[in-house]
Amino acid sequence: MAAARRSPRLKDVAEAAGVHISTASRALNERTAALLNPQTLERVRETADGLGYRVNGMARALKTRRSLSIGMVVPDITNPFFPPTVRGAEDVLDRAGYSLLLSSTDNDLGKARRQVAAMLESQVDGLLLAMALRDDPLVNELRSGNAPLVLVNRTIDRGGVSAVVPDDFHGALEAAEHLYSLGHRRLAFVGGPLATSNGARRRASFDQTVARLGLKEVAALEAVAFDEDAGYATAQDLLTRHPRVTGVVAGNDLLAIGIIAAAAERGIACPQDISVVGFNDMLLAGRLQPPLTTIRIPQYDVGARAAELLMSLVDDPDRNPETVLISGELVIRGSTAAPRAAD
Amino acid sequence: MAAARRSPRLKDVAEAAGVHISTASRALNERTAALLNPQTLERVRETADGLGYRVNGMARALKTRRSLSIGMVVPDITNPFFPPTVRGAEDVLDRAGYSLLLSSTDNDLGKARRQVAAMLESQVDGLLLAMALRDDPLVNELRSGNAPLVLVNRTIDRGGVSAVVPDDFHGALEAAEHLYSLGHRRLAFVGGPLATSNGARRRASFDQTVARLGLKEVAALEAVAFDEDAGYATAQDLLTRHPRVTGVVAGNDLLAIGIIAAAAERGIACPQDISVVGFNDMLLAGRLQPPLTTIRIPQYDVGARAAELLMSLVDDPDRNPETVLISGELVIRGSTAAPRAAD
DNA sequence: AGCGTCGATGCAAACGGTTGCCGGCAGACA
DNA sequence: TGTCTGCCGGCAACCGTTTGCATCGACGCT
Repeated sequence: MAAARRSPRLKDVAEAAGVHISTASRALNERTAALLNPQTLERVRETADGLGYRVNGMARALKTRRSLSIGMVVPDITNPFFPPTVRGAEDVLDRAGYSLLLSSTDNDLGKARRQVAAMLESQVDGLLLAMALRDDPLVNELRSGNAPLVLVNRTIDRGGVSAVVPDDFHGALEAAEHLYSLGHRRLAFVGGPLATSNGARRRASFDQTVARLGLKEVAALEAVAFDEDAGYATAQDLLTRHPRVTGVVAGNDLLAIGIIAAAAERGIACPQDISVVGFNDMLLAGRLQPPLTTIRIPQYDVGARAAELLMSLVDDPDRNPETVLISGELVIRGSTAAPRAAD
Repeated sequence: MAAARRSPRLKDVAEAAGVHISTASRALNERTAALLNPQTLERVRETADGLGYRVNGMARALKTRRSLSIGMVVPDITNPFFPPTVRGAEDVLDRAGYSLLLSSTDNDLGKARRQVAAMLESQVDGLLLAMALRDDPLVNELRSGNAPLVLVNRTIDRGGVSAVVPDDFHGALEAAEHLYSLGHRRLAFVGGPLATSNGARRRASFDQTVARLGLKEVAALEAVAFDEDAGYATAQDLLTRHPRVTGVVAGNDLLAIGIIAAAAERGIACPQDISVVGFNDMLLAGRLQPPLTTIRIPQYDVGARAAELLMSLVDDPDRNPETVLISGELVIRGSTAAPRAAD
């Protein structure tokens, strides 16, 4: 039983093929292979295959200063918004020959800082951050650093850094107008934390839209997080203080679910008694009870575009920051309906 | 405007602190710090902080042969089963100081092979594979390699490699018995690919259970994948060939959703006309229409245990392979009910 | 005073590649 | 046959750390 010997190094390949180590290096490198005599090339490649040679990426990275890996940090991969986004990023990175280092921060700054530090230590060639606050200390530290950076899904208020985010403004506008056009006049907004760009922007858009429509009875609340529990808790508050509300636009789908649950618990049925529109159109949103009317954001594309942007930043670090808005569209399903006639 | 200079190296810190580079190295390393004079130690650490020094992980890894990263490959991070599993792994790895390299293979062997090769090149210290077939060429290649390996969620038939998988057998048994105890006598099984351990094991368990219960009218079909579309397609087939079936155990929750959709399309309502039990209890399973009765597998734990196992394998590569079964429990919700009285 | 001990630090050789530069050799040409 | 031209491939430095070993000064002891 041959003990699992240490894997062969370039030197071993070179010796076996009877060439100098530098020649072996060139043979195994797409870009430099052309410099070699075709026969030598072939010979080296064959012996490399025979030996099961595999380049040591760390050694290569050390020399070339390119790790071919990028780091992505999300609040929580378990939140249904992120898997498609991660997948989009993964796919374009993969095509570009890069690997993805992933981590979840739970919106904990300390944790995020540690994880990003670890990624930087492992010499990632760039960073995809999906956890930014509007005024984010970590992002501020990083923007002056030398790793290319692109923000995903959320951005910061002061620009100067590349980002790929949904068109929050237009989305929330469509949501509110949809409710209005169904006949709702007493609307509420239950959004995510105002400290995030999409919390704030969707809120601003809602406010502006209801003002434009001339609605008087409106309420706007801020949930502590973009999740079901926060939606539930905030809706309790809403329904107590504004029991006459008939339509609510939620900061995202998870909030919408929590809102619907809180309403149901009080005997307020969706969509009969209250209409709710979500945001994102996460996976399975159409299979829920009730199927969610929502603003569909192409989550995969968000990740993919962000990765593309990052790749171009890696190639040209002096490229100007750019923020791309991914637009969404209203998807009408079962969680919205006209208000009761009596209303 | 100071151009972003290259980040400081250990040498820079050493010079700034007036010590030799090796002393600086020892100062910055927990394990060797005790060797130094406390004052020197302090001085070095302060100058390192001042310079914003950050160790170059690649150089360190090259020397120490430990990258402190592990690779995880899943079929598709977009499949709701995986995010919690990935998260579980991530959390324990993070605590152990490791980073996670993630990739999705779409059950494509070539792609998986390339991705694993990339991970191995980047010198991961271990591999978490969640895409194994019962007889998997890639796993076979890898088991003889020198990277510790643990299979997640699915395992191979011939043992010899560590794995953390759900207790498929017990789960499917409980599902079938639940339907039986509700009064169903004409059961069907719509499972995932038999080439996977959980496809095959759940199927075997179903077969054995219905035999034990003495049921005659049973059917068992194999879907081409563990997803909604496959469930839908397979259910079409099932409902055509076995229209009298009243209860079906599905290979997982996504298949269950597809089955319910196919039934609904034919006017067969769940749970009134047909009962369906899923597997996994994925996120939001309880919020679907109808809320899914399912076998709950603690997906987070699967990933966490797998990561723990891998860590112990990294520490002691000669440790014996071990497979741990994570047990599930039946969660009764709205997709199952007694068959119609007339039945 | 000489010597052994010991704590603190310096020295230099790796780790496994990449790459600018240079030299050698073959073929062409006169 | 001597020189020039190119193509191939060797040489060696370097990427940034870690670490076994050597060194060195101080100190205690006889």
